[in-house]
Amino acid sequence: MSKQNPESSSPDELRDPCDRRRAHPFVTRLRGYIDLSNDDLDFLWELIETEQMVKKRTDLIVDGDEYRKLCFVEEGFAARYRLLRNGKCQIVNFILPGDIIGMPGSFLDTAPYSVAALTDMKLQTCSLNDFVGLCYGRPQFGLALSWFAIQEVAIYAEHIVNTGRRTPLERLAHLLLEIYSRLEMAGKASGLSFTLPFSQEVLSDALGLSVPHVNRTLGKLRLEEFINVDGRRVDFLDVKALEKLGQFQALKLTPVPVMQGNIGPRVGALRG
Amino acid sequence: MSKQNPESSSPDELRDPCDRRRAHPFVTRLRGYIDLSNDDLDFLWELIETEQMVKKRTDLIVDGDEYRKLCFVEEGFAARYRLLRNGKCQIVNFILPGDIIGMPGSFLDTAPYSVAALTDMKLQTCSLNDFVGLCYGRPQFGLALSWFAIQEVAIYAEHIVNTGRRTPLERLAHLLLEIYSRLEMAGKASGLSFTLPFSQEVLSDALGLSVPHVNRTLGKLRLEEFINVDGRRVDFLDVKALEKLGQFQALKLTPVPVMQGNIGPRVGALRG
DNA sequence: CGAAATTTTGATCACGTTCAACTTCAGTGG
DNA sequence: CCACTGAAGTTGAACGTGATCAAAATTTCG
Repeated sequence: MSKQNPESSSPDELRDPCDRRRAHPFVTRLRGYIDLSNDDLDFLWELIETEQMVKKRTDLIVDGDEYRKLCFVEEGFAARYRLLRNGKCQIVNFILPGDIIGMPGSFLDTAPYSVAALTDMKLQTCSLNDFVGLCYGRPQFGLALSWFAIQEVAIYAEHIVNTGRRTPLERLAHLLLEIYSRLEMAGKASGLSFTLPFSQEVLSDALGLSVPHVNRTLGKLRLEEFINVDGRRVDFLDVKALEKLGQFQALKLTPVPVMQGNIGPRVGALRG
Repeated sequence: MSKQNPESSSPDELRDPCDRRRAHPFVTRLRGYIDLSNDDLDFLWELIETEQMVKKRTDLIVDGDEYRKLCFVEEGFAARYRLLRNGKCQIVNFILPGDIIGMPGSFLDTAPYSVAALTDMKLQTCSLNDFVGLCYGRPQFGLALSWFAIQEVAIYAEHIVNTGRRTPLERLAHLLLEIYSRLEMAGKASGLSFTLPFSQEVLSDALGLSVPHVNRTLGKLRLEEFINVDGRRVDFLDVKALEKLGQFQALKLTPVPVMQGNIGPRVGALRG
């Protein structure tokens, strides 16, 4: 805790608001699969209605809410979860820098999951309506949204495999690798270590295990020298072995196809 | 098996190819949340490169393939699954009429899941490239794709809750309701009964349970008169109770916002 | 009709839960 | 500076659920 975080590029270096925007993890992510001009980005940023700092433990969405916003995470962790009748809790996904809060909640009549901040966070919010307006005017954003959503699908699918058929050891290995890999994609991790800024209880609710068992499993991962844990910092000692154990494969999205010329030939009559 | 299926509208009634196209379950689904003109639909159908009948047990996608198509299901069931190292199998989602095979596989460098036909199927296929072209020309399709993908996210999320924290009885109840509800959305089910055209082994791989346990659980659901099972036909005897047991809530997508006038006002300069 | 797949039932066992106690640590106030 | 507090991490013992293995019954299909 005393040493600085190597993964979070210190915000002071980016005083120019344009630079900061272009280094936003959400933008970093989108640019991984679609080419967005600075002009495009300006239009995107024009939609932002509020920029806010939010304290740890804040409820951002409550299961049952009607919510119609897209909220881009610049910094911090959150969890999307469902509280069951019997008091149990299942975390469906961790929300990291570059993710969108309000996905899928804003697209349904009523949000099916709650979202809570696990750490202090920094967020930019726009209305779903405005974003859709942008998609009509600049179709690349509709495609970007599709690609983004499909990445979510792939991540969620992996969680199903995790909770459905993987052993606790494999599950944990997979989850740690997934989080690291996603942080990396958003430009928020490097080296082979990162910070898990939450308790083992949270981990257990993500993995569908009990807290003691997560603890023991984490112990085994340490004992067998796959990882090192120091406070809330995790180091990968043998990534290859860990990836094999967790059957982990990093997600690689194909780029959104670029249409040469104006618009694809088969589409023809664009407007009336 | 001797009686006719009430849910599948007999294809003979729709001889006119235009009518048949407009009654395609994929179209039915899209029209649930976005307004598509017949003109739009014509453009969509122009993209279709092949229409095929496929036999039960066919492998449609194999984990690791490079696949770049969108394949719309008109009839039949398939399963998207992952085979694990130890021989276990997790079905991540059932693919029903109105679904897209190639989601998420076509959007990744390499398909992360296999897809196999569980029954004979009828499919229409277009290339991802062409579809993206259509999205550039008619942004409503990009939005439709986003909405579609987000519906997948919501379905997958529910599967995570299922395998992570629900008891086997709750899981099974939830899955049955989900399948019924999705068939209904595609216009392929009504009344309170439907056909599950696959074995209990398939069910077990979807639920993350063993075959004997699925069998016993199914027995309990029958014994306690939640459902009736006759061959592969399932009847809901008490939907309310079943929904409470499985904590099931039907998905309701919000309609894609309609932009009044030409294009949303804030977007301004449409073409540089 | 025979072969294979599927469903059903039973017995045993292991894994992970549950519950409980104890430790460690960070933060806070005396 | 130390005592107190509460949260989080750790460990242990007992229990129960669902897996596993095996076999029988039933259905499906060639």
